[in-house]
Amino acid sequence: MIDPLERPSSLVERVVHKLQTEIQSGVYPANTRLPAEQTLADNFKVSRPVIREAIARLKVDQILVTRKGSGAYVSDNPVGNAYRLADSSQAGGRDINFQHVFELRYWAECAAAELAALRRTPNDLLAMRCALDDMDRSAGDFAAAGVADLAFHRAIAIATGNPYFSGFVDFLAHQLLETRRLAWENSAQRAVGPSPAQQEHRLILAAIVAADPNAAREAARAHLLAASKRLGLTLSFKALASSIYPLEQPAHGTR
Amino acid sequence: MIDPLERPSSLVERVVHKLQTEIQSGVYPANTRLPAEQTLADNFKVSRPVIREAIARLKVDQILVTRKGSGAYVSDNPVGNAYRLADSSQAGGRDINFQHVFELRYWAECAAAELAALRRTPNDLLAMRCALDDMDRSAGDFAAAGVADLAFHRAIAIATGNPYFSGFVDFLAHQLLETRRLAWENSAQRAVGPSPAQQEHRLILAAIVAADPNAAREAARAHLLAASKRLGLTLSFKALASSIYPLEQPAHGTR
DNA sequence: GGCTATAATTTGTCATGCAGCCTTACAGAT
DNA sequence: ATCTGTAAGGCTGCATGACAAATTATAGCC
Repeated sequence: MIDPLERPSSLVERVVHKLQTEIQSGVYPANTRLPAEQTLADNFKVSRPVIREAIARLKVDQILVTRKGSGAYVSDNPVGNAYRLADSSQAGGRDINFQHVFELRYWAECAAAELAALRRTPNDLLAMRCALDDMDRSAGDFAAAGVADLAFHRAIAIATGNPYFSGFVDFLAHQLLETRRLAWENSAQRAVGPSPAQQEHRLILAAIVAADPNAAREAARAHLLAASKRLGLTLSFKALASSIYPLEQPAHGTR
Repeated sequence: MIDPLERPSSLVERVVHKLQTEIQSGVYPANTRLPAEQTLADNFKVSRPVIREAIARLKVDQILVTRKGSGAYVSDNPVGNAYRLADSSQAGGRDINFQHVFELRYWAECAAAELAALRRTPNDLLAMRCALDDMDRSAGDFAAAGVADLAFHRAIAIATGNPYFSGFVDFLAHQLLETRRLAWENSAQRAVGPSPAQQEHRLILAAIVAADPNAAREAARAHLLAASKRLGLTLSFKALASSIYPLEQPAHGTR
């Protein structure tokens, strides 16, 4: 699974990296034209297809935009069009910090549960119930259970009525699944009998059915904290969790 | 600003779209090899460079991974490596829903403020104060004020200690700035004298200095709701805002 | 001066070739 | 019979060259 061999980065990757740094360092300011492909090819001592592919990669994230017959222009959006956890185009592409990503997912899922409790439609509730039933049915089949788990969380995210929200939650879930597939499956295997996650799931669903955003958030919070423990994470949520709702009136007008 | 001309999508875009749909529809399952570039070129009746560039685009998001001498393989992660608001490679590339994105940012910034109150370092506080001072100094210069505003929010995000969190907040802020630059500037121009946003900023900073996560969240919430009104958004936050802290004990054990 | 037509520049696409790497199959050795 | 080393073929990465299409600059004309 792990490739211990540090492969020499390809020509295209090196050109992409160099162009990116030159753009960010202000060599090519926003809304200016890049040199022609042939010129760049001569400067970098590579062929034009290499330059073309490098520019094509930058175009995907809209860091560059090209117009036929005119040239390649630097977008005025420095961060580009895409959000990534690990920049794969980067040399080395440092592996992602699982705990930090899980923390992000923690916030996203809590907020999604809260929003879902406010906006869920009957169809959304149906989808959640179906996912939970599927999870019950697939006891023993860890792969199927994982799919059902994903479907449940996705149903909640969709119930927010905000496609960007659901897309982001889905994105994070898949990224976590990808990077720690083994740990995930192990945690599922360790859970025999009626999964403890299932009970937590039903609490979330009940809160969403009741249209109680506060309870939904709390249930999602409990579920994700428990899940993090099952995954063997030592999250610094303890201080956080104890201070989310310190049961004191939020100071609205005070300064 | 708007191009009413529905331009014929380039060859590469069409190939990318077709490959994506074929991958998602299961024609090429995960972890299987794609046909050789020459074969694909013959099938699509295009040249090999077009196929190469299409594959290169899919490689950016790690939907495909290629091994020299072996071929292009479908990744087992269907959603890929990147989160996007609008899929620019998609035909048409429907424009993004500003309100929905702002809602996502609303949640992210509130969570960031809460986390920042828990983890901020003296350096983080210094950065926030510098940004606010810059904003004070640049009264009248709307561009500079916008930069300072971004810097303040970024400082909060960095203070979370979670690089993914700060990256995401930054990403959303830039996306919103990009799609509604005009509206943003208008709202800044409308605000004469001591900006109302600045007072809201100082409330957030005070809460973070006091290490009070609850107050920080509330201050961020108030700021973003006010900002949305300044931008002329009719967000459905009203129901949300009134129910975040309904002042009732969250029903923990109930079902 | 303003408008038009032409020329130069640049990207998009195509075709071809070769080197390096990977896979597979086969022959030989144990 | 199984294992090992080698050779052949296939594939991608990269290079070269060329042409079409679109834009931009330029020169000329009214």
